[in-house]
Amino acid sequence: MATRGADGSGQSPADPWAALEGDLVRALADALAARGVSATPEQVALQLDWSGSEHGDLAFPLHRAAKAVGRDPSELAREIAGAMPALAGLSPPRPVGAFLNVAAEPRDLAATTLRSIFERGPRYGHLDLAGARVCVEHTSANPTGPFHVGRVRNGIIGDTLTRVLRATGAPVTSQYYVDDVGRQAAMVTWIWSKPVAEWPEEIRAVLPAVDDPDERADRRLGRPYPAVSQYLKTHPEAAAEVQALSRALESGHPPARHHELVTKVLEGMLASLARVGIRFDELVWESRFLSSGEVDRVVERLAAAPHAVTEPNGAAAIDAGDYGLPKESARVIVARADGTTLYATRDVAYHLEKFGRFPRVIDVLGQDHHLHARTLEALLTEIGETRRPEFVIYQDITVPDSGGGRMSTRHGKAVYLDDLLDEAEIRARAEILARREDMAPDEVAQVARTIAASAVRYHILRVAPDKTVAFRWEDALSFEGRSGPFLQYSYARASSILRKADGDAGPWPFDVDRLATPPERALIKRLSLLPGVVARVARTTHVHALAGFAHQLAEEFNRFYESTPVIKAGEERASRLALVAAARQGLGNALDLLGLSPLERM
RNA sequence: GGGCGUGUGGCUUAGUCUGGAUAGAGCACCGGGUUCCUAACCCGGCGGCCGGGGGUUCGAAUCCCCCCACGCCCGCCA
Repeated sequence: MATRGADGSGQSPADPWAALEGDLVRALADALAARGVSATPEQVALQLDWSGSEHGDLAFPLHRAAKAVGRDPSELAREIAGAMPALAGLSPPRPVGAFLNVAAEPRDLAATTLRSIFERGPRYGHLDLAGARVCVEHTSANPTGPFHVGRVRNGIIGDTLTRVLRATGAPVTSQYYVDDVGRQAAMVTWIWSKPVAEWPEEIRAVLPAVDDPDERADRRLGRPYPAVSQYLKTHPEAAAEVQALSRALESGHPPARHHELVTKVLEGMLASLARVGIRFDELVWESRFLSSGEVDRVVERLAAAPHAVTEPNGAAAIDAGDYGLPKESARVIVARADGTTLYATRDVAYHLEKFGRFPRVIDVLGQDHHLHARTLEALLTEIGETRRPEFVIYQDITVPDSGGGRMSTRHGKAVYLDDLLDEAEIRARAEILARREDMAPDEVAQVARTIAASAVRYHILRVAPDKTVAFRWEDALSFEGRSGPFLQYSYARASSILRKADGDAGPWPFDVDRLATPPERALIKRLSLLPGVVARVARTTHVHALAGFAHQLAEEFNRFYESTPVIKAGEERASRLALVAAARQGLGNALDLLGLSPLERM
């Protein structure tokens, strides 16, 4: 039963397992019902074990069902196995102990999976679900200077989540909320509004001996920021100037150079993020909510809220004691006595706008913003808003070499994204030159850049968001094992085979009977799971799971590669080439979803 | 003090939400593999009372309670 590759009927399922799972789950639910166990197909699906073992691809434990009807689980398993109808594409259920094991018919799975990949191409792994509009807000760092790695974790999680949600078919808008009116932005404008000669000595000391006007703006203009931050703590008159500047920004009267400065710094920061593939659909300027009057309306609504109070000095606040906030934070200040507002108040205005445009709103926040998230929720409740953002909270990146603690520019404990990438690039270049002496210099440079980006991005992406990451240079710069370059290497190997296959561009007709070795079947199985993983990651927002899956896929490909000749194969050649093409597509799609760049050669 | 999070082999970690059949990986270490499609790879080995104690359950890394350790947050900054 030879099965042709591309040019099929065009009706391949997005997920090769969808029909198999549906049939199995319904049959199991029926079989259970016939024996007095009521279970919906959904409940059965929830108990299905996808981990796979020597017994099969899917397992269903019967302990619970057996207990419900007071029977022996093994016996029930045997009985149901005997009573199940034959299901297309699946082996007959096999009882092992209290488990019912089912395997996909390998030839059918291969045919379905390869057809789906060839028909869908770059969209394999995408789901076509056409979900509701989603807004993913992430990064939103103050425009005060270059990104350190800790801050970039936000962007890497947010950008990957954006890609994955988009792959489910939902229209996704990514937003960077730019605070151009806060105290932090005011500090940058404050110092650069003065001629350098008039800067306080301790701030001027951080400038380089020779100013380089071509240096990227976030570095050049952001350089004095940590020193300014320190200086203001001990110089109240300077702090008062910044406070006055902050008021001017809020009232819509920024100094002449303010917007230019913020924009330049931000552009530099965005250029830095772009090095690891992070980009935004929209920049949302905080000042917009002030000038539009929306912040004023929020202040008015909060003044009329159930727990509105006025502080002794005239500040407007919300007594949030009922919201479970820590004692010291129970009073949420909405507006100072002089009428200026605070971050949380303005954030309410921003979120109201988001709710108006998007049915689903996701905020990616560092764990230090956890309390802010709860405050925001409290304020939304106070104005009678029932919609909520979904918060994706991630933990810090710490710097053990600097005595521990979270990465922070102000505390001088930061590893900058650019420095890390630069070092990664140097090392990548050395690796390339050591093995590809024929590669042209500009390709070497390009490939080194790409490898560096993938190493850094993957290194941060691979860890679960609620795990604190201790930054170590050697780990972040690894190109082996569980790393981005490993994924790219697998892709490059696949590309290399196809390139050398007589210049044959495919598509290769495949015969599933010629893809029967264990490494081939394992690779196909892994490829078939990509859509399901995308669906799960979109649901859980656990983007690190996709990173783990991509590594398994690459591992499976490498095992196949090492064990199975392709170009020199005999009658299996065309089928194996088809599998290589499919693996390359699957790997490439996984790389795209992770925000990593596939490489034809490296 | 209160809150949030974490604790799995020497190191980094998956699995924990939704309890299941011998807890998966990577690094390091030891031993193999390249006349052949890229060895940034593959194969094998070593190494785990899943922080501690109690409980629930046919079954606990996973659920509940207590304790310990570590990180972070608790500002009229953002």
